[in-house]
Amino acid sequence: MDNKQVAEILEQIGTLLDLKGENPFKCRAYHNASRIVAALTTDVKQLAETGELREVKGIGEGLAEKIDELIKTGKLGYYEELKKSLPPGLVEMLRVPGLGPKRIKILYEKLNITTIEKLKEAAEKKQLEELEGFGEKIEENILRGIELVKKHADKFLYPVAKEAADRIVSELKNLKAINRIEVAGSLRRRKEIIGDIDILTSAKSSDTDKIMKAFTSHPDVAKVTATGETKSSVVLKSGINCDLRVVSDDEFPFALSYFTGSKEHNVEMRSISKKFGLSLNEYGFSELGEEEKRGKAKRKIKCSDEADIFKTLGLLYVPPELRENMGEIEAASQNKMPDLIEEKDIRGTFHCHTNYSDGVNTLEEMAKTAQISGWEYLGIAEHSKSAAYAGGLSVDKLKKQIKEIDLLNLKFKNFRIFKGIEVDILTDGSLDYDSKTLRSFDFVIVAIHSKFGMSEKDMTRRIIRGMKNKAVTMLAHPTGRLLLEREAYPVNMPEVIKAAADFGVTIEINAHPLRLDLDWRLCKFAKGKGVKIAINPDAHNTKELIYVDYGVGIARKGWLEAKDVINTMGLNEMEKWLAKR
DNA sequence: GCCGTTTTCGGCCCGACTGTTTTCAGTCG
Repeated sequence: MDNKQVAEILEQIGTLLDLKGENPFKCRAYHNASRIVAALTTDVKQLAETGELREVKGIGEGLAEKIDELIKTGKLGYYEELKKSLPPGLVEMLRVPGLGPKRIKILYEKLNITTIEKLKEAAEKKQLEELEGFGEKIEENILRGIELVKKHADKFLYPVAKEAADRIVSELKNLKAINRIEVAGSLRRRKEIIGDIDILTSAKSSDTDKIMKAFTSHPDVAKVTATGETKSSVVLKSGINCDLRVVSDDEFPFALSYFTGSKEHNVEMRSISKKFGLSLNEYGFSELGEEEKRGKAKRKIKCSDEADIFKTLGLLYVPPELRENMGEIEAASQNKMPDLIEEKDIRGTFHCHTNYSDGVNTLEEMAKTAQISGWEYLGIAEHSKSAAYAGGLSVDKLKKQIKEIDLLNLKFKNFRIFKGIEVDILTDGSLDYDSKTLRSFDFVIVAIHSKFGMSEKDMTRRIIRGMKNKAVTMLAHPTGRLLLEREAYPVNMPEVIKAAADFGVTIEINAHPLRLDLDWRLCKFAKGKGVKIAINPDAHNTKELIYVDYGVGIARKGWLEAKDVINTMGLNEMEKWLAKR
């Protein structure tokens, strides 16, 4: 049982207690503990064995005992009992926006509603509005919420799918029978939202059995939905569908290209092939017309990797992120492929939270992890005072942090922590600190965290007004498109980008694991207007610093090169750039 | 259930919004 699994169970317990109407602070203790365990950098098993678990802040006697039991026996009696006491569908109902534990409890007790399906039925029959505390509007909102949940039921955020895929691939890689293995599909193209995971391997046909068995018996597998000679499908415990395909090594590049997609890109590739007198599919190239003429005796063109396939068609290699039929094939044929930014180009990042606000790790821990990543700097940007739910900083607390950063910076060599803030743009467009306070930072990020229901016009005006302040360096989570399970705020993006260009404000793309605030089209647009992009993981613990790779993926999809991205500047350049502002 | 201490019990994040009520409860960020 690893940290992730322990955290998952603690989270479940917290949720079940919520639904039972337990003491909210007790519920929160479990939710907190889950977050803490998930963010631990040491193995929870090791902490349990040495008895150090109790020393972790947020884990006391009771929780430590339960975690001990989980690790020793793989089970927890308390959790099993709790699960038995409530219908399993109640937890799922929490995903409906507008429904929390209290209302679900009422629905269950008064109308015996135990699933989303039953909820929908009852709402359509207008049974909910009869209940005390419910009304017509809430009923309508619930129905709308159910639609939203259904729409995104089988979608997952990139980092979630990536981690799940990595766990399977790293296990399968140990098999000698496997020749080549790659993740394909939208995950390889680093789309923001992933439907399912496609894994492709090559092996001798006599070995496929062994590979399929290893795949379907992986500990993360919850259900096997299909097993065949060349393809098996499973549902992972996280709910993500995962397919494994085994092909011959000759077919591998073609299959990889085919299953990476996108569909639109593949269509274009096949149409180009035709111009070369070739037919392209997931097994290989064949010469057009050969089939009719000589039946099976058609001549195949060998390609050892994907680059060979492109080369055969007179194209440069197209990175997976660009394969959307959005001009990449034209660029590849004209020798005009951009020199895309890579993870190794990143010299540092901004917008990181510590335990001063709603982050988990200390300043020092965050800085250390950045140094291990080979970065030259790290920008800290806590929440401002209005964001009380996230532990927004009072001016006094700010001063304390600034002092601590100064002390740490004295100790560092060739590394620096930049002092920043993620300041709220209030509803009227003013910022959450006065200008004098804002000027004391190296950089200032502005963001929206409240009143998402404003009209597009008002929201756009609010953001632009927020960016106008001379101290502002960056705009965070700017895209207002549909998020998973929730509607994002409406905003006129072209207007905002134009204003950013006028004010010299950088636009951030980030990869908060719980939100999806980025859009690669935004990158392209910003690039066109000469606005720089910052790739910020919006990390709340040391582990999330790696989400910078997600941002890089989005930047690549937006055709960004190193010069378009501020995080590629070295320490000296960055110091000068920030000082100029 | 945790933490801290004024050490064994009281406080734990809070303000806005929505929709329900007619002063408040639930949800959200």
